Amino acid sequence: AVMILRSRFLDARRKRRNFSKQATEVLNEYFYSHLSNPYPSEEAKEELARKCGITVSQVSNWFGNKRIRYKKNIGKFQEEANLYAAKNAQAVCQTG
Amino acid sequence: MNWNYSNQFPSTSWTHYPAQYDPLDPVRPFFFNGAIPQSLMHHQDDLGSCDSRENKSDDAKSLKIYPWMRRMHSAQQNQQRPGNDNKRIRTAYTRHQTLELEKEFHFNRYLTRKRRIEIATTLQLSERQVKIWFQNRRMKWKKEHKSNGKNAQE
DNA sequence: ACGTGATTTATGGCG
DNA sequence: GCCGCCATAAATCAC
Repeated sequence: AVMILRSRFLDARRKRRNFSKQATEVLNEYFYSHLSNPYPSEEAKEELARKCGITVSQVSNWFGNKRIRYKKNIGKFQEEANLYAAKNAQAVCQTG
Repeated sequence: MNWNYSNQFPSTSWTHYPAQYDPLDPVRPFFFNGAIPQSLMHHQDDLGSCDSRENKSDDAKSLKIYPWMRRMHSAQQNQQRPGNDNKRIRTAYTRHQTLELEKEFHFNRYLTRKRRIEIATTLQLSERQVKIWFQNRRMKWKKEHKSNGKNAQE
């Protein structure tokens, strides 16, 4: 009984912290450069997790939240989308 | 509320879509409940070939509506009345229900058919709900114990 | 108040 | 055929 109460009141939501700006940057870059299908494979999740310094679970949470919130209000994310689109185009120009 | 945009769609300010087009239901979140407005189908032709397994950064243009953006499994009971939006209902189990389920899970992580019926009856849940609760609980347990299988918590 | 990361109900595919 | 695992959707919680 004690542990149930503990799980109810001491779950991870209590000590939530935002991800670092760089981590969010990396995740957004992936999201917007795969906007047609923003479902990273397990390996891609692992790599993103490494790059961001978070767990694979957290990467999954992030993409789940991002997808649902993006499609719930596409307009709200247009500015962000254009930003990362431009960023990505720049990267493409450099490599190509 | 049916979201048919078969006719016109303001291409100039479509970012403010919800406030203008859904005054009866401001909470109703999704833009595209299955149908993609014609005015927004810029490049729907290459949807099938966009695989994203091979090609990185295939689509940096944005402003396209892809299939994953459609709404899935909404509550489809009554979609006639305007007051009854088809927002999916997610019942929050009561403390008592959760407590009992948790107790049972502690006893054993898998349920026999008989036990499932008993629990469903006493907790006023469907068999399906009980089954799914246990499935989700198993997943949670797995997640909690995946990295530290040895370190006990209690 | 709102943004955001995490958790809780619920679905569907596949084995 | 049902049942469990799994990834995920959608709603909601909690900071």
